[in-house]
Formats: sequence, C-alpha cells, structure tokens
Amino acid sequence: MSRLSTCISMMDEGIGRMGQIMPGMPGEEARLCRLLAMVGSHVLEELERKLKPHKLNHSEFLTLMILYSRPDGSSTPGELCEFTSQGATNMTRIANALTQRGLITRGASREDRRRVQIRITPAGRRFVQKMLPPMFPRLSAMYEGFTAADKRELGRLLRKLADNLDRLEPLPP
Amino acid sequence: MSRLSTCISMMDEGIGRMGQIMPGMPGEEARLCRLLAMVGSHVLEELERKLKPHKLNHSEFLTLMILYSRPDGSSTPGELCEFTSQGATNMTRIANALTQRGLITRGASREDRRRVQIRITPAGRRFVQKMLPPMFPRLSAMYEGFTAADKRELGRLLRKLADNLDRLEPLPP
DNA sequence: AACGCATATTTCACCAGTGAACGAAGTATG
DNA sequence: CATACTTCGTTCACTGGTGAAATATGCGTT
Repeated sequence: MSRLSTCISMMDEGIGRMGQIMPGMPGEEARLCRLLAMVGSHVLEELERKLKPHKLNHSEFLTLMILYSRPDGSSTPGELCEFTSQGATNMTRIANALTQRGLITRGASREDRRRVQIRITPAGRRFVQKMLPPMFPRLSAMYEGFTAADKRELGRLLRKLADNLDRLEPLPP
Repeated sequence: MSRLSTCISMMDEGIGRMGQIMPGMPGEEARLCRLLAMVGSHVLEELERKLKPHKLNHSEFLTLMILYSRPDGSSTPGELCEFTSQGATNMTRIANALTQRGLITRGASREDRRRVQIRITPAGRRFVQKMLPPMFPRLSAMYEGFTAADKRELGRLLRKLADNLDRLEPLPP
C-alpha cells in the first residue's frame, strides 16, 4: 500500500487546487477532516494488523477489552453495542464468535429475562493478558517525538472536536 | 446511535482501570489512538451521511474529487488506488459505478496500452459543483470554537503522527 | 522474433458490517 | 386482566471491501 505522507501531500495539492476553483470552500477545515480520516483509519489498520495473528477483528477485540476492563467482567449486548458503536446485528455475531472460542459466556439475566448477560471467562482473561503486552512497544513508537504537551494538546483538540460532532449530529433531512 | 462523548468517557474509564491492572501499558498513547479512531470514523460517517442523498459512497466521492481537482481531469486506476488507499479490485467497481452514471469515462491509454485512462465528464464536473457547496456550512460548524492556532496545531500533530506511522510501517512478521 | 518476467486491470469467492423484519419478553392502558 | 406498545436480541438479504487467481499488455534478453 501507499505511504500515508504521499496520500497527504496528494490531498494537500488537490484541496489547494480546489480552493482556487471553488470559492467559499473551507479549505483548512476540509484538510483537517481528510487528515483525521486518513490517520484514524491508518491507526485502525495498524491495530487490525496486530490482531490478525490472534484471529480477532477490531470489534471483537474492543468487545473483549470492555469486558476485561469491567470489575465484574460482564455486560449485556445492548451496552456493548453502545460502547463499541456497533449495531445489534453485529454484536450477535461477535458474541457468537467469542463464545465459540470460549473467551466469553452468554447466559440469561436474572432480573430481566429479555436481557442476555455476557461474561468474560478465565480463558478470556488469560488471552488478553497474553496478547496485550507485545503491542506496547509499537504503540509507544507511534508517538515518538511527541512531547507531553503535544499529547495533551492532541487529546484536548480531539475531544473538543468530538463535542462539536455530538452537538452537530441531528441532520436526518 | 450513541453519542461520541459517551463512548469517549467509557473508553477513558476503561483504559483507566486497565492501567491499574496492566503494568507497563502506555495508557496515554492508547487513549490517543482510540480517540483518533473514534473521531476519525465519526467524521467519515458524517461525510457518508451527506453523500447518501447523492447515492455516492466515500470511495466514489474521493475518486471523483481527485479527478475534479486535476487540471486535465484525468488519471488511471492505479494512481487512483494509490491516492484513495483502495485496492485495485474496488477501483474497478468504483469506476464501473461512476461510468454507469456518466460521471467519468474509461478509455485505453495511448502511451501504455496496459493502462486505462479515466476522465471526468462535463456532467461529472457539474455534479461536483452542485453537490459540494451545501456541505460547507456543516464542515465549518465542525470546527466551531477552534482558533486559528488550534487548527494549525491539530494539523501539525496529525501530520507528525502520520510521519511516525510511515516510518513504523514494516511489521509483516 | 520469441521467451520469460513484470505490471495493470479485471474476475471470482469470500468476510465484515448494515437495515428491515421477526419473535419473545416486558410495560402501560383501557 | 386483556390488549396494544416497547425493548432486546436474533435471522436474513444485501452492500462495500479484500485477497488470490486470471488476463492482457509491455519490457528486456538472447
């Protein structure tokens, strides 16, 4: 695949030319959106690459991590959908896959018989504990040359943008 | 779907708890990656939402934009693959779709008969000129409250991260 | 000029994610 | 207490994207 910086300079030139043709275009904002999209998906691809050897995809990994991070190691499909930003359909498949591998269990909830209780198994915990640490070095390397202030600033700006996006959301028409 | 800031605080808590259990985890870096991924894909979703009424998906839109921004309005599948970060397989389908709608044409290249020359049509240009401007307001709104320095800084940090990602890339094993 | 090798695009089979519809369980209303 | 409405999870059919092989052209060597 092509280097990220190549795509970025292509994008820069393209938007530069567009700016001259299309008056009124918010060029800087468009640039930032493209950057966000490119870097964001590249980060995800990088993650998926590290997950492939474990035969996990991104959504399964995220689901497993949420369960792992829970003090009681359990949740429900609906909640997992919400926090992984996945549709219920997909969560069903994810839960199927993880159950099949013995990393989680699915059982009926006592309080509300509509709900399903999903719980990480001891094997699931061991799996996470084993696969996670090898990822740390590359994760750190990604931010090589970033000062503490840089990281803080990046976090601040991304959260600010996220707030704007939430506020913006309603656009069904 | 669930608000972005909800997912973010979930993620913050989750990584917070993880940091206590998993010693040596680069928590801040992990947080930034998750943020990048979430905000990036949210931006893409926002774009796709705006494209849906025009019956375009993200890749088709990007392809069309590249062609539009070219002085001569033309390119080749290979080049488009490179700059859209799409596989050749997909580019074939994209070109099929855009050709069918009369927005581009496909013809043999004169210099290298292996190559295919893709060119935006006048109808394609009109289409872009019509669909683009209505997107500007929301695009600007996304960065409401961002100072010029904020935008500059966000751009700088994303580009820096992109460079690191390129440098990092080789990890096939 | 004929052979093998490299490159560009397409075709095919498959995978992950999505929207619509369904059945089961709960909740509210007359 | 019966009927309608809601919520939760699953199933199914479809879309967008990917990897491996097929096809076609060009390039370099002998």
